Amino acid sequence: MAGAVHEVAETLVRRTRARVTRARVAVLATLLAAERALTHHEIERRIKRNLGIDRVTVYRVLEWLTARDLAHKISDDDRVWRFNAAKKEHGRRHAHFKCNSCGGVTCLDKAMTVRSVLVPSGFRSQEIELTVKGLCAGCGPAARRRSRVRAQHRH
Amino acid sequence: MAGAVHEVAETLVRRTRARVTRARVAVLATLLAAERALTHHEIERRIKRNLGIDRVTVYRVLEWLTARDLAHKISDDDRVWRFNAAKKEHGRRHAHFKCNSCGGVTCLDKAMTVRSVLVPSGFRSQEIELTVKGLCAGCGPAARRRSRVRAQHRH
DNA sequence: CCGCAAATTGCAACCGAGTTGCATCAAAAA
DNA sequence: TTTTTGATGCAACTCGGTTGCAATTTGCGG
Ligand SMILES: [Mn+2]
Ligand SMILES: [Mn+2]
Ligand SMILES: [Zn+2]
Ligand SMILES: [Zn+2]
Repeated sequence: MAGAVHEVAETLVRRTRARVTRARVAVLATLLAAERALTHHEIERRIKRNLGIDRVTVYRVLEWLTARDLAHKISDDDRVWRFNAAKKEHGRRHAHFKCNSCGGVTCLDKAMTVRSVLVPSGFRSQEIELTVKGLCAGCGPAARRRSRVRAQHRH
Repeated sequence: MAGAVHEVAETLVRRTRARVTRARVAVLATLLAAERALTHHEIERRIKRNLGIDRVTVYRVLEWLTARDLAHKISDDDRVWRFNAAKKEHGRRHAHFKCNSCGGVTCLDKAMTVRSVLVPSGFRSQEIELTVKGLCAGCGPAARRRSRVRAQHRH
């Protein structure tokens, strides 16, 4: 599990022909192991447990991974960047989901179908960014029902 | 012109039954007069020419206007909020256009037509946020052609 | 017009995410 | 192993935005 992602990460970094450093491998492995997009803080916390990598280095590694398309960064209105390992299943242009309750951000694999967003005359549209907001599986009504039942069982 | 927006702004603020202050009227008037969404800095610059209102006050007024739906704020991946007077022509949910060249943000009045963005099972979609990126009228190829001609004329 | 209470403002200090300069360190080429 | 070159650690910094609190305004009654 953890070891496997680590090796995958190392291979991916090595493939870029650039230097294979602990920091790069560790950050990429963390992203690969994550189910959702991670903030800088989440990444740092998960890494610092083992190695003592400086936060500036984490920032620089994230920037590097993004430039090499090994990761992509997602902007968010809470003014915090979130990062995701670039997996093949989500194509170049994909939408994102942001949970209104826990704040978690998830990539939506399926290509988004946006029909004709008309821009004013003279404007030229180049790309479309789309974010769906709502409740994730962990925060939705089903999950709340589950946790209510759990509470009843406890007594 | 400038005087007219000012009076409109004053009326709008008075309608809320809250206190009508110089700062509130000035900020709202600035937003009403603007053709595009303005950053805090742009607003402050345009106001400071006349009155000497503190930047913190501008922040608080913007927050207040937003809460009263007299303005709405737009998040942007440059980590800067932009504000727009809430005009009736752009409905409650509308898309935004961000120019990749000058960074300007414009509200897109027309309702956006997004068909079926499918979210993972267990997820519940509540709202959709859409940003079109590209070149605005002032930065597009037509505008560049115009400015090239202007340069030729100059010699 | 005057006095009062409550809301608003100005100021200074603060916050947190991200960046920069520079000396030191380590990957990999030689 | 030595050398070269790029990566890292650390401290200081930037910048948009926020907070606490005392001083000022606003709107209201009288
Ligand atoms: Mn994504
Ligand atoms: Mn808008
Ligand atoms: Zn959630
Ligand atoms: Zn432009």
